[in-house]
Amino acid sequence: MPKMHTEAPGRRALLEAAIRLAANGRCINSLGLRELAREAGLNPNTFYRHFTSMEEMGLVMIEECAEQMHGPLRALRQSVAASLPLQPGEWGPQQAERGRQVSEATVKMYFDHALANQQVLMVGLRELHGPSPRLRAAVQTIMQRQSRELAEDMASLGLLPKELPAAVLLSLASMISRNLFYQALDLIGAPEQYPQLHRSAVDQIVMLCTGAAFLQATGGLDAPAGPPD
Amino acid sequence: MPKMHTEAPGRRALLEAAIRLAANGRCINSLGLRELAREAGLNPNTFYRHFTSMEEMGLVMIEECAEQMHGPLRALRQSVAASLPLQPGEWGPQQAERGRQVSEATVKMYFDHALANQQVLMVGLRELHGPSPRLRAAVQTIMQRQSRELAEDMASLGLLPKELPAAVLLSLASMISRNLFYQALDLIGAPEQYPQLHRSAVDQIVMLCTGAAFLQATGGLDAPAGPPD
DNA sequence: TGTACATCAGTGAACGCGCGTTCACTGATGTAC
DNA sequence: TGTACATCAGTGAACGCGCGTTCACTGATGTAC
Repeated sequence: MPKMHTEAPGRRALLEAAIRLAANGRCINSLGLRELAREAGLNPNTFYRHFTSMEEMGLVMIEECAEQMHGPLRALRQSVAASLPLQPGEWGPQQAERGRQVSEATVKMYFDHALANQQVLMVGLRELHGPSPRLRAAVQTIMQRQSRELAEDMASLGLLPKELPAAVLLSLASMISRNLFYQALDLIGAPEQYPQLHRSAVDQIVMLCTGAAFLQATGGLDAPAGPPD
Repeated sequence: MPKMHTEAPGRRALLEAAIRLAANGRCINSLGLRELAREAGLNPNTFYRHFTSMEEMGLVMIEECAEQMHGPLRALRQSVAASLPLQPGEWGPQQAERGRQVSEATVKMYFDHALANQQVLMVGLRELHGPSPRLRAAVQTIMQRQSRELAEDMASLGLLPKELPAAVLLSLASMISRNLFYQALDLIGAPEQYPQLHRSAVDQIVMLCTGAAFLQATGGLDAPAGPPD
């Protein structure tokens, strides 16, 4: 039985130690190599066996975190879609009500997932605005993918009028996904406020979608005079 | 002519050096004392003449930044209000159109101010999610005040139905001010996208307000069954 | 008005320490013949 | 199947360096009498 490609335990230990430290308010490249090795229970030198720099390790870490967040979220979102199937017809009050149900389920799912993966979320946040351009770009790419997929889901679930311009849909989706992210962080900071935060997040989503649908219907989205250039 | 209370130049130099360093992607308590003194062109020792720790200096810095952002923003917002005076009557289409105008002016003002005070904004961002609880709390307090004042302005400008519950108004205002903040950061990262970002920010605000007004009018805000507790 | 003293911002040298990095080594696992 | 060799994860000692902090000092400004 060949041992094919098992990961070195030291490497895992280092990555996990890094998550532990980064989750407690540190950004990755402010971690000390010796500090990290101490946390992992390894010789400082072992780091060099697996990574050439903190930044390289950060990229690996972000990649792993993204994987860890992305799969489950997408799966859960599809299960929400399955439990609340699309009804045919024009956008109208019953679609709006269904939108609220979808929002409630999605926000709940997102919040629960965030509570169960606090450390990963914190790391993402830290690096999203951290000092390393490469890590920042990596996290931004992940969040953009998140927004794009949310936009696709919102479209395919029929939560908005079909005539809504794609650009507006994407702007909507990125606002929603950004807000979900930051409200999930609020939640992590104050878990006892789960009901209020959930309610407020759902309200916001419903307002955004309702407003978009209303403006679309009344032509309010094309109102302002063309851009100066 | 007594010399009353002129600030020591070294103290100023340190604070300004700290802003310069922090704006470039560093969070305050990851700054080195010697590094800071070097940037300020001073002896490392001078730090101790004015501050007892980095965190203490961070608090002073945040206090100053808040002052620097807050006054001008409030003044500008009032000038917007003055140039677009309140019209009497129920909330309706003409209020909505006026809402868009106010949003456009406010977003423009906010974005311009952000571009002119990039460093201050970056420092705020960094500490808002940084490792020091005291600095985090300080920035959070400032942002809450910002949200509260925005809510007051939105109410007194009549941008929303008067019947809208205060809690919803505040939730709306905090979502808007948070989004303005983060979109201003996007803008700093990509100033050439000013028109798109401006457009998208205004759309989002208009959608939120329209949705809130619509849901208020149709009773959609009280819909979901009462909270379990 | 002059003199003596206190306060205060800033300097420069020195300390001990933890850091990142390098080097030479070990022992286990995989591979060639 | 056995033997020799290569690879690789991990160790431990040692290096030079920049760090935070302390101490004793300077010179300017403010204050008491």
